[in-house]
Amino acid sequence: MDYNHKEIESRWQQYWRDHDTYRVTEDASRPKFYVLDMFPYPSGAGLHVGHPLGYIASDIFARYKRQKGFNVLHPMGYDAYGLPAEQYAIQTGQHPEKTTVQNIARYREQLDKIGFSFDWNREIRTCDPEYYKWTQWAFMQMFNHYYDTESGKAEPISKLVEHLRAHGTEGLHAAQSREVNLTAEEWNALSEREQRELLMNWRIAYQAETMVNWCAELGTVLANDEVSEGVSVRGGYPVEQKLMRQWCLRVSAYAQRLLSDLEKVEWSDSLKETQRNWIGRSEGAEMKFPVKDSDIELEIFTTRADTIFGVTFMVLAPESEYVAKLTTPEQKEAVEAYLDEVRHKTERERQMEKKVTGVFSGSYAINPLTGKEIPIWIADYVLAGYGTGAIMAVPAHDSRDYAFARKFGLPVIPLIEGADVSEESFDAKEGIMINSCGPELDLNGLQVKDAIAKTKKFIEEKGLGRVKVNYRLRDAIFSRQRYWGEPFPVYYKDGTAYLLDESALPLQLPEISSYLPTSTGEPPLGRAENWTTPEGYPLELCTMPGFAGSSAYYLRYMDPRNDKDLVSREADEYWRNVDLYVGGAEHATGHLIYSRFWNKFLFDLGKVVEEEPFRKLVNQGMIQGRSNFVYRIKDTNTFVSRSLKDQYQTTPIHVDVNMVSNDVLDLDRFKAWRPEYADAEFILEDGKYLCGYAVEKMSKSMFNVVNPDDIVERYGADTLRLYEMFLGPIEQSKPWDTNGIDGVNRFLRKLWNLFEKADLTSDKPMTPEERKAVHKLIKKVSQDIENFSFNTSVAAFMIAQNELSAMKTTNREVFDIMARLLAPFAPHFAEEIWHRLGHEGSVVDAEWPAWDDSALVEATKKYPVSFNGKMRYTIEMPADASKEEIEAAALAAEGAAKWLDGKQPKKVIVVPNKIVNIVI
RNA sequence: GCAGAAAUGGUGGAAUGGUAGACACGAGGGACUUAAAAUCCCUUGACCCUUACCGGUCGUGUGGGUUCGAGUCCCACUUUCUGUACCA
Repeated sequence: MDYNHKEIESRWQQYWRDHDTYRVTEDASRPKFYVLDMFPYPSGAGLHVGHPLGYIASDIFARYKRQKGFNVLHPMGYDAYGLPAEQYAIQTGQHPEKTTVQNIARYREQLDKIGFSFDWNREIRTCDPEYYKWTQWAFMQMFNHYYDTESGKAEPISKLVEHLRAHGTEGLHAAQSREVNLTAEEWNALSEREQRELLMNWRIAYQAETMVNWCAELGTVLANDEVSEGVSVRGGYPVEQKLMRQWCLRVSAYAQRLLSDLEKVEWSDSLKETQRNWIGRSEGAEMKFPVKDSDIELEIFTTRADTIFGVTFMVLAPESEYVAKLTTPEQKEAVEAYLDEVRHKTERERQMEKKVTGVFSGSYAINPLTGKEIPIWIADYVLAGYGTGAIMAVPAHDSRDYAFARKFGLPVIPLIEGADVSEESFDAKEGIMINSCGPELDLNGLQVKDAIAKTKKFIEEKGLGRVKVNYRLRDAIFSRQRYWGEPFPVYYKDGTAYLLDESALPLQLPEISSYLPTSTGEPPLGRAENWTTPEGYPLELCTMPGFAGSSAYYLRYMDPRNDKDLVSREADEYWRNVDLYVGGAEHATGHLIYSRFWNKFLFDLGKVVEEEPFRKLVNQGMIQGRSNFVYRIKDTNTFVSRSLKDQYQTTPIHVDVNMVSNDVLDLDRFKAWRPEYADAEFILEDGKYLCGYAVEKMSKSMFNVVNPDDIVERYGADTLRLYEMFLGPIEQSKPWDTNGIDGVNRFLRKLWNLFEKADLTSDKPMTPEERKAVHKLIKKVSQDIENFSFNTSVAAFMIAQNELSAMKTTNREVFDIMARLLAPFAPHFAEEIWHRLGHEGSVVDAEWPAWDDSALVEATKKYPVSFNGKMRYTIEMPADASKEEIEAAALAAEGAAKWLDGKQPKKVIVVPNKIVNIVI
C-alpha cells in the first residue's frame, strides 16, 4: 500500500479527539514546560501558509518536551477584538461577534487539519465575558493603585490618600503625571470631586487630557505603536494630534524595571535592543533658567550639561505651557500665527517636510552661569511630550539646534577643541572643552565626560537643577472610541469617574443598532439604551484597546475556567511563566511591552509569582508571497515566456500562483481563468510558458496566497509541517515556494515504503551500520531541536532515510526509534507506525530515545575530549606534545571512533602540535 | 541619522575555527514503460588538464589582520533587509 496521507491523518486526528490526547492537568510529579504561541486575530481571510510557521515550530518543541518527560502546557486561543470585525459590522450591520465566531470556526478547522497538540479544553477568547471579566478586573486594580517610587512597586491608592491627608505632597514618592505641591490642609479642603480629579495624577490607570493620535477615518485614538509614519498601521489612514481626555496606563512608571529586567530573559539581542530603544533611558540634568524681568523659571532637560556655555537660545515646544506665559505683547500676533500653522499640520506633514520653522517669543532667559541674556524661541522641532517640553539650544554641538541657528541667524559658539562648526555641528561626546569658563565654573581643558559630571555636580550644589533620568517610553493611551472592545467598569457622577463594584463584572457589551459614532460625535456606545448603572449614572462610552485583552492571556490559560480569580495560586505556582514564546517580532514595542508591564503590576500585587511573563522568546520570520507574472505584449492578447520578453514591449500581469508549477504556466487553466484570456496566444520557450516571479507580501491582490488546506489536501499535514520547517531557519523571513515540497513528501513516501517491508515480528538487534545511522540521527535531531534548528533536523531525517534504504533495513527497532524521533515533526505518520509496531497508547507519550556513544567516551578517556555539537569530536593535545604522542592519540582516536562497532570514521585530522579531530 | 541582522552554486539553504556547498528543489543524462505518470540510478560551483582514468587551479560581497588553518574571529568598507527617529 502506498502512503495514504488522507486516511492516516484523518484517522489519527479522530483518535486524538476521542482520547483527549492533548489534555493537560497540573501534575506536581513532573516538571512543567509552558510553550505558547502568540494567539491569532481571526480575520475573515483565514490562514495562509505563513501563519502556521511559528505554530509548527512550537508544536514540535512542545511534543519533544512532552516525550522528554515534561508536563507541557500548549494552549491556543483567539485575540478576538479588533478593527476588521467592527468595520465589517459598520458596513453590513452584522454584529461583530457573529463575524468573529464564524472566523474562529474557520480558523479552528484549518488549525485542526495541521495536527497541532493544543489543549483545546483551555481555549480562551478575549471577547468572552468570562475572559474579559479579568481584563476589566485588572483595570480596576490599576485604577486603585499608584506607583510608589520609594518601594519601587505599585501600592494601594488608599495609602497615598492617607499620606495626602496627613502630610500633603510633602515627602510623597509617587510616579505622577505632573509635579503637584500642596499641604495636608489644602488637600483636606478639597471637595471629593476635586480630590478624585487630583488623584488621577497618581493612579496607574488614570484619565488625562493628552495629545493623542487621532485617526478621523477610524474614528478613534491610536497608541504610539499603532501609528507608523503618520498613518495608522491598520488601514494606513492619516493620523493627527488632538487633545482629548483619555484613559491612560502609567506604563512609564515601570520604565526602569522594564529596562533592567531585560537581562533576566532569553530573547534575541535585536529584540532586546528594540525594547531598550523604545524605553529610551537617558541620563541628564534638569535645569532652571530664570526669565528676564519675570519670576518665571524655565525648566529644561539636557544630557549635555557640559555645553551650557554654548547656549545661544532656548526653544519651547509649541504646546508647552510656557508659551502663553512668555510671549510678549509685541510678538503675540506672530506667535499665534505660528501656533495656528503648527496645529493644522498633521504629524505626517511635520515629518515629511522637515522644514525648519519657529518664531521668537519676545522673552529672554538668563544663563545662570554667565548671566548672559538668551532669546527664547518657539519651534515644533521640540516635542512637548519629552522632558519638560523646553530645551537649551547649543547649536555648535547639536545638529537640530545648528539648523535652527543657521536659519534664524543665531550665534554658534564652539565648545570643543578642534571642532569645525562652520558647515555642521559637532555632535560627538568627546574632545577637550574650550570657551567654557564662567565666574563660578571652569570646564576648560576637561574631557567632555568629566565636564558633564562636574557640571551636574555644580548645578546640584547650587540648586540650579538636579540630575534626572528621562525615559522616552510614554504612558499608554487606553481608550478607544469604538464598540468592539472591553467596556470600562466605570461610571460618571457629575463628570467624575467612579469604578463599578467588582460584583458587577463582567460588564457586558450592550446591543446597539448601528456601529457608527453618534450624530453628536460620541463613540458607538452612546447609542446603547440604558447604558447606565441601576442608579442611572452614565457608563463610560469608550472601550479598551486591543492590547488590553492580550496582555495577560498567558496567565488565563493556566486556569481558564476559574471564576474566582484570574488564575489560582496553585495553578500559577505550578505553571509560573511561559518557558517558550513564539511569535512575530512586530510586537516588540507593543504587546511585548504591555504584557511585561501588566505582569509586573500583577506581580506587585502578589497575584503572580514570576516578574517576567516570557522566559525565552523566539521570533519566527515572515513568510512572504512569491508572485508569478505573465508578460502580455502591448496591445495584443499574446503572452510571451519569461526569457523572451525583452524582445517585445510587454506588461507584466500577476497570475494566480495556483495555476503555476515550477514557474511553468498551466495554459488551459490560464485561459479558463478570465474570459478575456479565453483566446489568449502564447510564445513559448522549449515548449513551455515560463512565468516571471517576484517576492511580495502574501495577499489576495497579488494572487500569491497559498492556502494550507490545499497543501494538506494534496500532500498531507505531515508534509506541510516538514516542509515549512525545511524552508530555512525559523527566525528568517523567506518567500513561500511550493516548488520544493515534493522533496519532503518523497522522503515520507520512501520511508513508508521501507517500513512496509519491515519485519515487525523479529526482535533481532540492529546491525552496526544501522546502529550508527540511527544513533547519529538521534544525536543530531535532539541537539537541533534544542537549538531550534528544525531545517537541519529534517535534512538529518532524509540522510538517515537514504542510509537505511541503502541498507534495505527491515529491523523493527530502527522503526521504533524512527517513530519516536519523527513524532514531533510528522505526528500522524509517526502515530501510524507506532501503532503498527504494536504499541498501546499515543506516540506523543513515547519516551524520547537517548543516543549511545559510550564506546567512544570509554576509548578516549585518557585524553581531554570535547563533544562539541554535531558529529565531530575534538581531542585537545598539549602544545608541547611530541610527535609520537600525537600519533598515539590519533591512533587511539581512530580506534575510538569505530563507534558503535561501525565502520571507519569519516575523517581523522591531525594538525601538528595542536588538535586531533575525528569526524564520525 | 541611530540601532539590529545579514551577504555562500541556477534556487532555498548546510558547515563546534578543521574535507565549503550537507539536505532539497531545479536542470542534464540513463533505466523501466507501447506511452505518460510514478519510481530508481548517474552528473550538476567555476575553470584547466586528460582519449579515459588520475589529477590540478580558483572559489563564501570588497580590502586588510589574527591563526598551522578563516564562510566562521578582529578592523575598515560596500550593499540589502528589519526596527526606530526632530527624544535635546
